[in-house]
Amino acid sequence: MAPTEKVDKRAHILTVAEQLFADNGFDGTSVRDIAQLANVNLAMISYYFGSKEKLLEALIEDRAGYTLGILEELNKNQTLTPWDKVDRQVEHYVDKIFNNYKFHCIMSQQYNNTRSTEIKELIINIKLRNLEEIKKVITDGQKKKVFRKVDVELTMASVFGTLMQIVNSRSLYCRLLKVEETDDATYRKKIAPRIKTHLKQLLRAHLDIKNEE
Amino acid sequence: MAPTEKVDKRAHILTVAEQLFADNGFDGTSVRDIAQLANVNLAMISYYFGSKEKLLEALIEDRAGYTLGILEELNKNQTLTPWDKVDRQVEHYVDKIFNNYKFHCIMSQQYNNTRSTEIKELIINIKLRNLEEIKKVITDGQKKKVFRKVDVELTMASVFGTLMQIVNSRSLYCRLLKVEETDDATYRKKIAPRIKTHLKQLLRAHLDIKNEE
DNA sequence: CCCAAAGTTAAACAAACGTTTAAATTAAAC
DNA sequence: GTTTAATTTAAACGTTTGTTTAACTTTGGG
Repeated sequence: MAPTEKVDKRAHILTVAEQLFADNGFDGTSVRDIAQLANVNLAMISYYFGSKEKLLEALIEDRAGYTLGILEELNKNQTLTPWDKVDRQVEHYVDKIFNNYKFHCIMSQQYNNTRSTEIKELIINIKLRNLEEIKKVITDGQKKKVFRKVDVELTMASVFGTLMQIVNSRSLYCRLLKVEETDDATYRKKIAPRIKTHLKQLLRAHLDIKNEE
Repeated sequence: MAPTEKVDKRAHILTVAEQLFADNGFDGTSVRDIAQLANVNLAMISYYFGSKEKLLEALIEDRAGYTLGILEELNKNQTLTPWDKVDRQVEHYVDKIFNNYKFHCIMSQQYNNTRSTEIKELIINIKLRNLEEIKKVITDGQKKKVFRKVDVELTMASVFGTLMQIVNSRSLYCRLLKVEETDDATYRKKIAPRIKTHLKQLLRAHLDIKNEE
């Protein structure tokens, strides 16, 4: 085995598991599938993680920390106008979700189907923390009389929902958006800017206090 | 067995399978689970459907036809203004998806995880047909100079995505929207009107030609 | 009443599943 | 160099999986 691979076999298993879980689902992936694709012995998964379910927990915990920090930092910057903050959060969120869309596929699917209460709570808390950070931006803009009165929670659901639609149903939107289905990178390159523009335009109209009814 | 149950055992199996697939996923549900909850012999599922995967196909085909007709009818009504059509489609769509949210959960999850190309194509075609019908309403309003120029496909993704967020991540949004988590009916009663209001408001601002940049 | 078709059953099938074992190998500490 | 711990391995464990079998009961038409 090459020395570069040897460095962290645990991380390598996580990456392989992430891909398989995203493609075939948790129950649709066997530990033998993971072991084979990762080129490790079957027993190593129990050895490192204890069980298949613990492996999923480890995966979620590993990937979850990635986001929150950037969002919080964005909010602390007091010089930005509410509109600037919205634009930047859209930029950041679209990039982030495209970067680990496989993980977000797992989050969506596992949220619904897992029988483990711990995993479900884990996922809910991660999502809630992220949503709270976005919520601050909108309520802040409302206090400053820049944004109108809207349903804040459902506005977040619309932003997040738009994104999840695109990444979760890729080949559907490839056909709908008339983009040929190739690799991840080109899909992202073509779609990500378009989503950013759309979400900014959507939020600008939706939040603008001039559109108050 | 009561004569009412006897009427259509096949339909009963489909209903039970729909619930279990939605709750535990396709791979997370065994044919024995279905047989037990439906109170039928294990072999009856092969007898009626041929296989577990054929059962899923039968379920999708059975549930899919339900929607399209109403959407088409709505579009033919020429007396309605584009705004009326938007409002009515929102009303209809929200109600429809709440009515069979379990089925839509299965559609979302299976779209991503199935290894069967036929099922994937089946789901894509159902969704594309539905989306085409919505698209007509928006492009019609644009032709009549009532709606501004927007990204039509992504606007649909936003509407559909908002809804899927709410029905797919129920207990998350129960907590976020501060609604206690009880049965389906009360959840729907409290949330559905709120979603309708939000989506109409969102689309009104987003589509209005007066907000043209 | 009979008999072929449809429906239903318990039992069995091989394959795949997650996990464990106990022996073998490698690494690190002294 | 020896010893202890960590890593890796092939094999096996007992379940559960989807599906099939072959016998049994029910049904409806002639």
